[in-house]
Amino acid sequence: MTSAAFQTWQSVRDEVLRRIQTREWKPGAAIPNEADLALELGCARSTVNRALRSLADSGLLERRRKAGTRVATQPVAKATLDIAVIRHEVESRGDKYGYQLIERVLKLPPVAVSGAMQTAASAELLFVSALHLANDKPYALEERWINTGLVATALDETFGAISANEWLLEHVPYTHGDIAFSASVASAEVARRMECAPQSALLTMDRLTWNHDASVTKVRVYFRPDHQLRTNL
Amino acid sequence: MTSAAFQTWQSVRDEVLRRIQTREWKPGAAIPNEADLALELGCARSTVNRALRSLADSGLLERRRKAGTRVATQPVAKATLDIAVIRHEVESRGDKYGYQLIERVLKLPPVAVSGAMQTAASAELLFVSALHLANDKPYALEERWINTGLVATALDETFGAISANEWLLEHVPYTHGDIAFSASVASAEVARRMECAPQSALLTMDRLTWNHDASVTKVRVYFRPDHQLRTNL
DNA sequence: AAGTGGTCTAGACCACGCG
DNA sequence: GCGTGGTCTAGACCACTTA
Repeated sequence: MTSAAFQTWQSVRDEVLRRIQTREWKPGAAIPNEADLALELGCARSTVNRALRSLADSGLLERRRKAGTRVATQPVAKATLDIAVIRHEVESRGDKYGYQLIERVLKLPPVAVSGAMQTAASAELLFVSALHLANDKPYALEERWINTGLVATALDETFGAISANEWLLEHVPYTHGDIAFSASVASAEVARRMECAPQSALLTMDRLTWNHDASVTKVRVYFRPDHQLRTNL
Repeated sequence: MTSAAFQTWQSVRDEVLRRIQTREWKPGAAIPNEADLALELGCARSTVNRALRSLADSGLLERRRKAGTRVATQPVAKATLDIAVIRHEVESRGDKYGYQLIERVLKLPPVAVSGAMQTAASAELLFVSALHLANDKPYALEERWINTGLVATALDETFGAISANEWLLEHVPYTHGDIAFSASVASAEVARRMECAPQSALLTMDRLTWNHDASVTKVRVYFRPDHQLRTNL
């Protein structure tokens, strides 16, 4: 019988984690309910609840009312990616950040874009393309469409000094968004901008941002060839 | 003055979210402390705490003792990726899963591998390469090294029917791991296995898994050309 | 020194979902 | 029906950090 010494939810979490990792509690097996665990560990049930909830959030436990709590058999790893403003991403590596506007034009988008953004096919959108630099070398190329129907004030902005990314974050609220990462082959144009070999494989991020039912912006970012997206378990 | 009707932490969270999104509370501005908010919303402080903690976890608020709580200016988006067992990934799309062992051999790893896994350069490791299929078409190619110093029982396993991924999850505990995503160009060999054009850009996952200080396994997974890693904000 | 968030407690009620 | 997790409450003490 274990007793006392488990007065914080973190220590309870660690103890449960230990029992899972040592296979004292095996994958798929049920563990004691919250009340019993609290009694055994000598703390309040809410402390146990907080600990178990934290482990369930990270996918190591499966909890269901009445059915109880079980050790996950095939833990779906929850890898959390921090998607920061690119300037911060560069600066946090200790590199010097640079920014170059390539193009800024109001024009009719391809139907794939107006479709995804659910804007009228006849509506012009603001297209902004820009290069992000790390230590004066290309770091990422961004191609962005802005829904001027929703963000009319963007028309007054040149985006010559501040990236559209940061300007939007500061001035336009959003409620949700989708992100997709993929690999794409550098076109001649992209390779020229990124100063890499044509046909290079580039990690690519597509991001679509919404404010309730209206799209705010759609952006595609090509990262330089060696770029990695890192996280841990 | 708002009163009552905020009896759940989710409703408090939504109300705070609303005030942030409507810019009633602007980026960078301080918001009331927990006690005051609880009073205004007519609930207990712990309910407010739970709500604000949840928003801080997702990066929308910044909290510091004594300094109080502020609306984040450049919210670092926390995108959570679910890294599931590949079989589940395929099946959850409604596709038929298939598995083919390509190679299974005990051999000396390249120094890059023994270095990353921190095994002796002279130590042989178990190399397993296998193909995951969706509807009989190549979905992902996996190249894996297993630290047989730690997982000796892997030597008894053929991996002919069950993927090393699932076998390891079931039989070998791990404490933590690193994941990196990148884009890579398909070599002739990889392209042949994946039945795609050589020089295709493939989304690639590198994963290194540890049990305390000892490495368990290192795996590289090449996904088929159109593969996307999706999540939302 | 003092204000703020972080947490614990004991007790309570409730919603869900097995059996 | 009823056991389990999910949550709320009121009060308390503490840790951290800034003023």
